[in-house]
Amino acid sequence: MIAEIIINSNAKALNRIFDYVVPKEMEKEIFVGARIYAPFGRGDKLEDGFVIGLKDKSEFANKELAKIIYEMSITEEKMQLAKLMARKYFCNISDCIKLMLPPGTAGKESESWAKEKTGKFVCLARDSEEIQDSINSGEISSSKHKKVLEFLLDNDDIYLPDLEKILEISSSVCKTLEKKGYVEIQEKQIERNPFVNKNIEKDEPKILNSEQQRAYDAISFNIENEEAITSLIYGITGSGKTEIYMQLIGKAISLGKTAIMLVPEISLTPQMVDRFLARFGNEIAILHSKLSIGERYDEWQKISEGKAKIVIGARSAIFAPVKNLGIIIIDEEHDMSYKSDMSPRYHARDLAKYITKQAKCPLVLGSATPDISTYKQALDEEIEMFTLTKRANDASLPEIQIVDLRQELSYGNRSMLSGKLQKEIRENIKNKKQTILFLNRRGYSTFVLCRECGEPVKCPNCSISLTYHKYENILKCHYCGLQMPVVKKCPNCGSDKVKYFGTGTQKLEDEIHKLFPEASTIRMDIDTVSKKNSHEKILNTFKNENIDILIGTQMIVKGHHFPNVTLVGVIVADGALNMEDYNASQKTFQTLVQVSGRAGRESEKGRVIIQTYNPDHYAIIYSAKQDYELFYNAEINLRKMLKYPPFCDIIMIRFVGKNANDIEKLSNEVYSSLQNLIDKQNTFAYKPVPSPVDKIKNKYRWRIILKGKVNNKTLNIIYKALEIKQIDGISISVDINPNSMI
DNA sequence: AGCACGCCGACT
DNA sequence: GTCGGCGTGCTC
Repeated sequence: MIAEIIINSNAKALNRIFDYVVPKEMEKEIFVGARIYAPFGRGDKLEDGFVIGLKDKSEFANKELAKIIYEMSITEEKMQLAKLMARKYFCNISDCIKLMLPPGTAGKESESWAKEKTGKFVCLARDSEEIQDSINSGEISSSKHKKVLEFLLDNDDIYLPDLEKILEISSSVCKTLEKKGYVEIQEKQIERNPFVNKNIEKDEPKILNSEQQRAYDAISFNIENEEAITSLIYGITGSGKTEIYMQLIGKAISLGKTAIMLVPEISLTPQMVDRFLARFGNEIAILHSKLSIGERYDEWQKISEGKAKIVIGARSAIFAPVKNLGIIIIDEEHDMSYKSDMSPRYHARDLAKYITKQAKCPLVLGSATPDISTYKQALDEEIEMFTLTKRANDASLPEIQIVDLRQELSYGNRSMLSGKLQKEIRENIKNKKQTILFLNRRGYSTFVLCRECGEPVKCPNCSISLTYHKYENILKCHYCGLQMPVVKKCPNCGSDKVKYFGTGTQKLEDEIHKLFPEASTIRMDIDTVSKKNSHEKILNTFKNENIDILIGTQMIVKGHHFPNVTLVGVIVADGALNMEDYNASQKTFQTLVQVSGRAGRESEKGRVIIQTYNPDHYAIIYSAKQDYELFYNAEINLRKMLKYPPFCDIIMIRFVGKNANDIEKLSNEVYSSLQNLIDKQNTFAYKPVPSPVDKIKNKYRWRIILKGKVNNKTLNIIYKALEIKQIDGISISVDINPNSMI
C-alpha cells in the first residue's frame, strides 16, 4: 500500500505529493487525513505531514512511513475539503489543513503540541448533605469557610485561583478546609473557560410568531431528515432571527446532533454570547480571535471530545471539528468578514455549502440585507427563502433625510457638518439624547498637499498620501503603518506652502468641540481601540455615562443597542462609491442601512441624516428608504449588464514584488498565455495594469482581472497560464471575488 | 525550507 | 593538502 503525502511546510518546492510505502503493520490503521512522520531528504530526517491519498502502486515510493499521530490528524472529509480549497483558492494544502487543526498545533514542534495546562481545583470532600449539616450546626465557625462551602455546594469544581478571586479570600482558607477534610484540592487539567463564573439566568424558548414558525418548521424538518438544503431567513433587525436560530440549534441538540453558528467577528460581543449561554449553558464553545492560543485550544478540544455541541464563532469556526453535524447557521450572511483576505482566501459561506452537503444537514443564511448573489438564488428558487416582516418590539423605522453636500458648498458652508445636521445635533444635546456620527476615515487630515507644486506628501514606501494625526502630531501611513514627523516644507519642491486637507474622525471631533463646546464626545476608531477590550469599553462608556456624541468609523456600525440614541449622522456616505469596485454599491447600501438602524430603536422615533455628494445614487436613495428590494432590482440589472457577480466571478490575479519592470514583464506573459487559453465567449481577461495603490511597503503591485465563472475549466486555464517560468522575488496570488480591489 | 554536494580560493 | 565560502539542486 502506498500513501500520498504532503509535507507540512510553506516551501513552494515542497508543495507537492510524495509517495511513501505504508508498512504492513500500519496498513489497517492508516487513513486519508492522518498526520504522519516520514523520513525525508538525504538525511532521512523525520518530517511531519499528512496522508492525502492512498493507492496500490507507485513508481517513486522507496521509503516507509515512520509513525501515525492520531491526535493531530483530521478526518477524511476535512481532507477532501482541504484539497478542494487548495485548488480553488490557489494555495498550499498544508495552509488549508492548518485551519482545521487545534490552534497552536500547526507548527513542526511536536513537543509543543497539546500543551495541557494543569492546575489546582477545589471540590467538596464529603457529600453535600453532610456539608450542609456542618454549616447549619455551627460546626463551621469562620465566615470565610462558610462562604467557600456554600459556593461549592452551588457550583461544580472550581479552579483554586478563580475561587480565591471570586470570594476574595486568601490561599490559607482552602488549605485549612482541606486539612479539616471538608474539601479536596486536586491537580487537574485546566479548561480555560472564557466564560467561567458567570451566573446567567436560564432562558426558555419563546413562542414563535407565524412567520418564525414557518421557517422553523421547514428547517427543522430538514435537520430531522438530513436534507442538505440551504435556506435564507430574510428579515429586518428585530424580527426575531436569533430566536429561530436558537430553537433550530435546540432541535439539532435534541436529536443528538451538533451545530455551528457563524457570526461576524465584530458581533461576537459578550451580550450576544450571554444570550446563547442563557439558553444552552456550557454546551457552547466560542471561537474568536481575541481568545489566547491556550483558550482556543481548549475550546477546540471541548468540541472534538464532544463536550461542546454548539460552536459559535467567526469565519474560521467553519472548520471546527464537530461530529454528527445537524445544522450550520450563518448570521448576517452578507458580511464581508466571511471572506478571508489572506491566503487561503476562502469564503466561509461557500465552504459551509460544501460541508453541509458532506454532513447531510441544512444551511441557514440570515440577513436583513442579503448578499445580492444569495438573494438572487432565493428568487430563482435555488434556495428556500423565509421572510420575516414583523418587528417584535413594534419600534418604528427611523426618519431618514439625505443632505446634498454640493449644495452646502454652494451656500458657502465649508464645514463638514451641514446646517441641517448641526441643527439636529444641537437639539439632541438640548434634549439630553445621544448622537452617533459616522465617518469612515480616521486621523485628522486625510491628505497633505503642497500648494506650490501640487504634489501630495506620500509615504516613502507606499503610493498613498499620508494622514495627519493631530493627537500624536505625526503623519501616518494607513497602509504600512509608517509614522513620520510632520513636514513643514514640501519634500518635493521645498516650498513651505504645505497644507492639510480632508477630514478624519479626529478633525470631526475637534469641529464638534468648537461648534458645541458643552457636548461630551467619545471617539472610536483603530487609533482608540487598539488596546485589548477597549472596543467594549468605549461603547459601554458611551452608553453608561450618557456621552452626547459618539464619533466613529466602520466599527461603530454593528453590535450594541443604544436605547438613548435618537440621531445618527453619516458625514460622507460616498466613501466606497467612487472606487472601481464591483461591490461598492452593496457595501454602501449595507453600511447605511446598518448605521441607520442605530437610531431610535425603542419608543422614540429616530432621525438619520445622510450627507453625500451623490444624492442621486440608487444605493443612497434606497438606503434612505430602507428598501432592500428596490436596491436589489437596481443593482441586479447593473450587475447583469456589467457581468459582475453573480453573473460572473471577478478573478483577480495579483503580482507583488520589488522590481516594477519584472512585474510588468511577468504579468504580461501571464496575460498573453491566458488570452491563448480562455474561451472568449464566456471569459474576459483585462490587460495587466498597476493596482490602484500600486506600491505598498516598497513592493509594486500589478494585476490582471478575469471575468468569468469559476469552474474546473477556468481553474485549469489559470493553473496552466501560471505554469510559465516564474521570476524570483515576485509572488502571484489569485483572489476570487475579492473584498477589496486594492 | 533545509541540507548535501561541489567547485573554488586561501591558509596551517 | 584541506578548510570553509556559498551557489545549485533535490527531496517519494
